[in-house]
Amino acid sequence: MKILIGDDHHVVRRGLKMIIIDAYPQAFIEEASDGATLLNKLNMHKWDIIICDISMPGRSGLEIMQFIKEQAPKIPVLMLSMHPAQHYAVRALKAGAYGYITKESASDELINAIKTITLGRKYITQEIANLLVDERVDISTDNQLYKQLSNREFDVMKMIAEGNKISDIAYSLSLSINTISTYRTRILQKLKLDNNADLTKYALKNGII
Amino acid sequence: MKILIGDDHHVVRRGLKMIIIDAYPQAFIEEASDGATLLNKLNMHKWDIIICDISMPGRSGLEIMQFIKEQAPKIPVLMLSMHPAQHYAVRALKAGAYGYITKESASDELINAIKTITLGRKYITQEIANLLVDERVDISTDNQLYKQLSNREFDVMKMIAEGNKISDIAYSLSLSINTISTYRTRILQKLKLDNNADLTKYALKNGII
DNA sequence: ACTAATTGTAGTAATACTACTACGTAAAAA
DNA sequence: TTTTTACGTAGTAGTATTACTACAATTAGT
Repeated sequence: MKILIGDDHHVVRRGLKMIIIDAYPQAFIEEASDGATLLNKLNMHKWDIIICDISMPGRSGLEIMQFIKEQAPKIPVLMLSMHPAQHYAVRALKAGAYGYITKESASDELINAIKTITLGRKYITQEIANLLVDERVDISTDNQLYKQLSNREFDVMKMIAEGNKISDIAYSLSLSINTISTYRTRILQKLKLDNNADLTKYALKNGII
Repeated sequence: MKILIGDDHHVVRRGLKMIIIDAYPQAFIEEASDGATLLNKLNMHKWDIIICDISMPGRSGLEIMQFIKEQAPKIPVLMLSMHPAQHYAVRALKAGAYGYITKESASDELINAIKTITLGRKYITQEIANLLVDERVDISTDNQLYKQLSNREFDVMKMIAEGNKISDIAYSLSLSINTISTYRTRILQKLKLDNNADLTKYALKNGII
């Protein structure tokens, strides 16, 4: 069993390694502490699985996913995250990951995921399965979700992201507060975000504000 | 050597344990996956050191620090953090921690810190030493206004910036909604900002979230 | 051309948030 | 050692936001 681990936290790499070795005593494990290193090591061996943190410095786990998909489409990737499932899980799976677990997960779950994935199946927890069902409308994989917004929605999105109050936006567009609120709901839905802070981050990240 | 580890991530605990056991084969190590558990185990043994994540669910690392200081003032605490030194380090040390290292740190550094601390000295990296010096000289240059926030305010600021609802924050800290709202007002005032979106931008810009 | 989905728009009722005010305690300044 | 300022904490009452629901007008899909 050949496993490549990518995580910027030494302690985490160490923990993963130990858990894996307990289950697969003769596993060959290689580590990478950042995206570039990981990508470099991609073709070094025939990895059975890559276990990769979703948020590494430099490029994001999703970008790395993409890259792996291009360079070595056959190697399955198990995404690890600090964040409670939600938000990222769906993205990760859409981007082609074979599984998504959080760092809170117990050893058992990790090993389970590895087993499942190396058998060629995807490892989906119940929780994530539900998320997938909920959001099953599968839209373009890239992060330009905002292109789906209507013009009105886009304008409102910008205003909210900048910190304008719903009521002020309503006033300045001569619309009902409820209308703006509805837009907001739809925007959040389309962008798969949860709250205004996310909206601000999103807009900042995508150069919208 | 008796060591108590507090971290909500199983993998991290595992990693820490392994690193420590390599260096101290007969160390007695106990784990806690959240603040309450850690506090419970506080008087279970005469710990030589407590290694504790700064951001555990429920109460923050700083609160835990405080509590430990009250219950068992003699046990030194080494704070672990995901975040690059800057923001928390000074706070943690001020709150009485004996050292502060990030999870990126190599094994060596961890062991070093443990050695230094169990000898009764504080473990201060060069980087943090510099911060401490800076602190004194330069109490509030504009974009470090956040240093004027109290610990409570800082925690709340982060939570708001991340998009948590006031009411949820209140609930998770077991405080009144009004209290959190007051904090928010003071935070905004101190940072000279106008609304939550600004807060998110500010926190992002200053690497706080 | 017909149907299904999307968009623009609000009302209502339930929640959430904010401004202001207040007060004890701890810390710092005089 | 007073006095002042900062901090932690809430109550009240007024505002703002949200979740739902609804419906007509487009637009897109077939």
